[in-house]
Amino acid sequence: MSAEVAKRPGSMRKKRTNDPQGMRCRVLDVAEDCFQARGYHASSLGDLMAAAGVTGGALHHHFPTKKALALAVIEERVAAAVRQTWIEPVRAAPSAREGVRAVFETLAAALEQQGYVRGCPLNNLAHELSFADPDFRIALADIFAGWRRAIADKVRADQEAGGEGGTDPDRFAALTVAAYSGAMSMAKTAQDAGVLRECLAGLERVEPSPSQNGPPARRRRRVLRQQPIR
Amino acid sequence: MSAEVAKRPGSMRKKRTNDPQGMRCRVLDVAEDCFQARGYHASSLGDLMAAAGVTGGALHHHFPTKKALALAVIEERVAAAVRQTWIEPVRAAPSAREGVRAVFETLAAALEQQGYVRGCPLNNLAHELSFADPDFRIALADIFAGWRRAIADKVRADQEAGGEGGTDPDRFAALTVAAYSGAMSMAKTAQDAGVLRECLAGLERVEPSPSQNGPPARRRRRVLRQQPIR
DNA sequence: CTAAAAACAGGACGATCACCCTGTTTTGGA
DNA sequence: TCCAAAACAGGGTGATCGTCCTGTTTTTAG
Repeated sequence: MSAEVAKRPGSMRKKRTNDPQGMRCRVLDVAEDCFQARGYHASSLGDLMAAAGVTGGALHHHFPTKKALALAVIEERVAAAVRQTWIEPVRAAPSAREGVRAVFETLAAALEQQGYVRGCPLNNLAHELSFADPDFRIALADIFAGWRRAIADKVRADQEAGGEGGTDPDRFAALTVAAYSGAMSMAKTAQDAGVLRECLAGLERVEPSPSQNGPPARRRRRVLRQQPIR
Repeated sequence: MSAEVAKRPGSMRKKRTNDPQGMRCRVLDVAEDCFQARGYHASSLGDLMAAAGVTGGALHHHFPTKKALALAVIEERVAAAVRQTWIEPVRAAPSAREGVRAVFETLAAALEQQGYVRGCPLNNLAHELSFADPDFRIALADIFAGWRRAIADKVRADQEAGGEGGTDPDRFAALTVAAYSGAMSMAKTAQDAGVLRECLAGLERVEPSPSQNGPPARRRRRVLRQQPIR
């Protein structure tokens, strides 16, 4: 592929500067990228070493096995990606629904101008690794759980602040994460981000809640439509 | 794993009975199972040969390459699984919404008593293969498209029959497929099918449409219940 | 300054893996 | 009946992969 990627400029011959953090980070960068693009099993350590400009010895020093490397990618990079792409924007949004909408639209727009769809980092690895290996599975499940919890907590916060009617927080969170994950799966397979917008449109019509809510409201006033049974 | 799987009883030594269809089917069975459980790249042809009781020559005769085998699994088995699990039940249901609900509940119940969650066959392969290889991608995208089309067509049929208000058929189909795919992804990662029920509950609150909506059953007798369109 | 530990280099090794090739047996049509 | 093609058997091969091992260089602690 691209000839020289890194290798540190190191002016002249000889002399080496140890930079364990930097090297570890470079390996993680390349591994994250390669695992997303080709998958875990289809990425060889030789590819990664070449792409990162790292020798076998160095790689083995920081990550004893390929599995350890992937686990680090999941726990450090994938978890961070979900946090930064989903959790923080939703927390910062004026409401859960608005946050979800903003994330969907931001992502869709980014993918459309990117020209290709690589899929959701979490789901990509989850599908390939979660059933075969318990360690991978648990690490990935934790990320899913944190993602859902963040959305559900936001709904609860909205409710305590007066907004958002009887929406079940956990149910809304599960559906949101599922809809996004599935939409990304389709977008990746079709190489078209349009389905993200379709799913968002559908999501926004979920249980518009008995209280406020602009144009698409009205009705929903019957007698006792939903018992507090939950 | 399990010692002897097949190998044809063949009473005594000598004598062979050619059964190209049967052998092809056995290979496909094993490949489908193995690809779902371990993934494409993690399944070696040696594993498949041993599990199916097939020699290298026979395997190579029916499927020249591993990719050809996977393509056959996708086009014949995965497509059939989606047809049988989703498309036919939804078509046969009294309405799109009821069909979707029935499929979700059937699947959730089956997974719960199965004890483990292997994930959606289509999504499993789509995540691992669709971005890296165009041939795989197109084959998988076609299945997704057929799945969505079947649901959308059912909604349209409901509308022409008088039921189902202003629900956008394509939007509803996209959200349904996405929610199911994503829910299965989470269920597989958490090894818990409960999230399927949560997502179904959320899905059923999508755009209940300006017309009817109440206890989920009853009704459906109106004037022209089901046109002979079939 | 010195010694030990950490960081890195680079090659070797055994184990697969997917594919191919050369035979042998079975089958169906002429 | 005969023969060509299909169906199947089974071993071989080159490539590749993940891991490990032996050195060398840099950093750090005392």
